[in-house]
Amino acid sequence: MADVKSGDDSLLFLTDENLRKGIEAMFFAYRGFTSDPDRILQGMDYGRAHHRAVHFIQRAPGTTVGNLLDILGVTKQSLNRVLRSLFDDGLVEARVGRQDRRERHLYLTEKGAALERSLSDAQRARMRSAYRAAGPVAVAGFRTVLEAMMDDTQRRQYTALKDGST
Amino acid sequence: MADVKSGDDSLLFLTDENLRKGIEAMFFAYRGFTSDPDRILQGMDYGRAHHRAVHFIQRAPGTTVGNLLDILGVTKQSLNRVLRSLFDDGLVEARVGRQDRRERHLYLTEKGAALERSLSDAQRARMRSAYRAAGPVAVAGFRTVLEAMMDDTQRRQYTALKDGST
DNA sequence: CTTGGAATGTCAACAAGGCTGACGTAAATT
DNA sequence: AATTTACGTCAGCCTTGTTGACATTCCAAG
Repeated sequence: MADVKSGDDSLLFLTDENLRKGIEAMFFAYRGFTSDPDRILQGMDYGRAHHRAVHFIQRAPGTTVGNLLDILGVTKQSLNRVLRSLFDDGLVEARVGRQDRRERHLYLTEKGAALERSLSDAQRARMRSAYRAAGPVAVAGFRTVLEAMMDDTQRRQYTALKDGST
Repeated sequence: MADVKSGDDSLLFLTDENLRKGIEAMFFAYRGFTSDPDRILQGMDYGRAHHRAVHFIQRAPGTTVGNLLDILGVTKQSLNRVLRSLFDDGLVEARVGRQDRRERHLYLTEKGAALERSLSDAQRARMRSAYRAAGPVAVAGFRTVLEAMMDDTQRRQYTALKDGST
């Protein structure tokens, strides 16, 4: 890692100043990233945690509670509180596993799918506009850097999702 | 800007599937992004909110409370709780403004700078490794897309910081 | 067939870090 | 002199995370 001397060209993008800019860009961009769904959810009884749950259930219908726990990286108590309200309001339903009847497979109801769509549409609209403004080459770089920023565990989950439903 | 019909090539990167991957990449990458400082802070009496405050005070020494409120996008009550503990522990000091004596200008003490450095080092290390793995072209794209994802207000703040101390 | 462990649900208690509303003070501005 | 600005603070609330403990159901291995 300390091979700054291996060549002085093209390593200028690794200066502390550039890294700091990247850090701040992540901070501000993430705020934008979450702002539209947050705005939609405020006023309803839901928050960002519900958005995440609904997103990943949509993404991988039939996923189990345990799998969702791994992806979201929270405790079961925390997730359960969220899931319970989604059950109660008829946005998500859980079906007992056929093979392993301890497992609960999670699915969005029509109502749940509708909410997910509205959140997803808003978030994708911002993403689309950013992508369009930046162009395909920039987008490829964006994804490459993000992937390199993940922990191994997270990257495995990301890749599994990415490939899973392509 | 809605010129989807203007050509069918090279717009494939705007598919919903690609947008969804970008969204999930943001989610997982942000977790990695915050994980190292979070790990360092846990156990101390501090959290992510303290990290943010200390970061931007380091970035713009002498900044006012009001300015910090704008950047962080939280209420003064929320920020005040954080700042008070930083004052009490001698990590940050506030000096009354010379021109406008209502303003408090914020500075890190030696101790505060030391904490900031340890957090910043950890976060930059991850960033540097991601940057190096991705290469300069990808990094440029990364920054371009992130900037395009921000709200106008946030982008102005980001740009002001970016240019301010270059 | 029994038993250990896995997958899930749930109760209770707590902490961090957001929020609103209300009020106070000092200083600048009009 | 009156108003506005910058900041601090008290009180209370919400969301979302945490730990710990315990119950249930059920697969799988001995």
